[in-house]
Amino acid sequence: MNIHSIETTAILTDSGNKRVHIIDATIKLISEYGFHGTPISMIAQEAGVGAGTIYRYFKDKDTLVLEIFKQVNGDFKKTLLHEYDADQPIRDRFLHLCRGIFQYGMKNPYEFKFIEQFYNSPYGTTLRRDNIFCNCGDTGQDLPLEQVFAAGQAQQLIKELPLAALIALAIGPIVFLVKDSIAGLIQLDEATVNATLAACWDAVCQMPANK
Amino acid sequence: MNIHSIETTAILTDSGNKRVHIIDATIKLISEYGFHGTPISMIAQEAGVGAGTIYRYFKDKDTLVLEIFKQVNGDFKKTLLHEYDADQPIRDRFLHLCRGIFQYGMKNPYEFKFIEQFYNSPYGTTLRRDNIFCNCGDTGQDLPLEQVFAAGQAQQLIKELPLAALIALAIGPIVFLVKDSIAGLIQLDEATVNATLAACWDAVCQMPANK
DNA sequence: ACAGGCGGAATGAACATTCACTCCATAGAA
DNA sequence: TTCTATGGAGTGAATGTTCATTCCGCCTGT
Repeated sequence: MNIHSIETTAILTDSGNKRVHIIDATIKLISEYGFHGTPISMIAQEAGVGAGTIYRYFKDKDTLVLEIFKQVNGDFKKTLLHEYDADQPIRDRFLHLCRGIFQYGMKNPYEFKFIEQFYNSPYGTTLRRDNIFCNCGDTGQDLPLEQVFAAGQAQQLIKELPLAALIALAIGPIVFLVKDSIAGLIQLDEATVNATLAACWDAVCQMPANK
Repeated sequence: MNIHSIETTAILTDSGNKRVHIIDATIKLISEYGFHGTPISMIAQEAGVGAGTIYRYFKDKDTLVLEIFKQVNGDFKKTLLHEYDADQPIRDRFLHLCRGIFQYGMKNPYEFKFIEQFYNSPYGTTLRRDNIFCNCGDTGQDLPLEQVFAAGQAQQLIKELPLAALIALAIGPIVFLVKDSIAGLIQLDEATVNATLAACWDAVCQMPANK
């Protein structure tokens, strides 16, 4: 019975893992080859399951990817808010969020590239457009970065630029750098990262005396 | 004979256009749907030619895309150097190049996204890695942005950051903004563009008194 | 014994590439 | 000038492959 219960647990665990394996494999492969570039058969092999098994967990390939996106994107946003303190000064909040994006990308390269891929796909673009024009987004608010910028502009700390431009100045370099780092094109030490994040602040900051 | 020569010219012209039509269609469709997302049949239809005709001009799909990339990427670099004056001050050169990238993207959205797609594909990543590790690139030097940064650092005008970080700070926001603009997510007026480019300078600039 | 999860062969659709054919401008014969 | 032969561009149906999805036995836990 002892052995038996262990076996049962192991099996249940493994059974529960099957879905996870499929998801992990999908994230990894799609982040590298894109949606149309990764066949179900490849996902099945990477996950160590039969192709048919995938359809026990997900209706079809589209659903698989969409569900994964929702989950990963949600986790990502949650991660960003970890230890985030809305009472800190603007600059600290800004750096905390930017660093969060960077660290998430470095720790979760597949998820990071997966999100990127999705946002740049026709589906992702449509989703973003809908979120902007009718603000009835299912996930609610967007990045708290918006709030930081709004508060910063009220204090005349942040440049008077459209929100989209500020976001581009803050996130653009980070995405760029993380992608190059993931691709193995560069190697970043912590000092460089800190200096680069500070430079992002310089970009959005109003005052010359910004340190 | 008059009529005859006109006909001949027209035919030659149209024949010459066929290759161009194929290339244009490929850029447009791949920029939107990606390599694996655009079948040859779709390219043929968009180009107004038979599917077989494409293979009269290009060996296969890979070759088609690779040749287009070389051409488009070359045109892009050439465009950047248009009216570029290496004797101008560092900041002016920096802004000229950044503005060039931005304007190219706005004028050639399909080409811009096509280049992006390519660089983010496994093939493009490999190509960039090879270009970095053995500097025997076929196209020779990279963006003159590198030279601007090197010269700027010598004058203590530019932050002491690795080249990759500086490039990310300069180009990241522009790529980000152009993509959003192409997707119709934002509308940019010239004042905003100028202010954003100036902000990119703030990011890479050493001195607080940067204007 | 049996219900249900599972793998992977089976299926039909979609794809990249090929090929046999059409069409037409030109060259040369009459 | 007119007729005909020729070659090469252009086509799209045919081919073989790969894909997403389905289906059917097997195997395992109960």
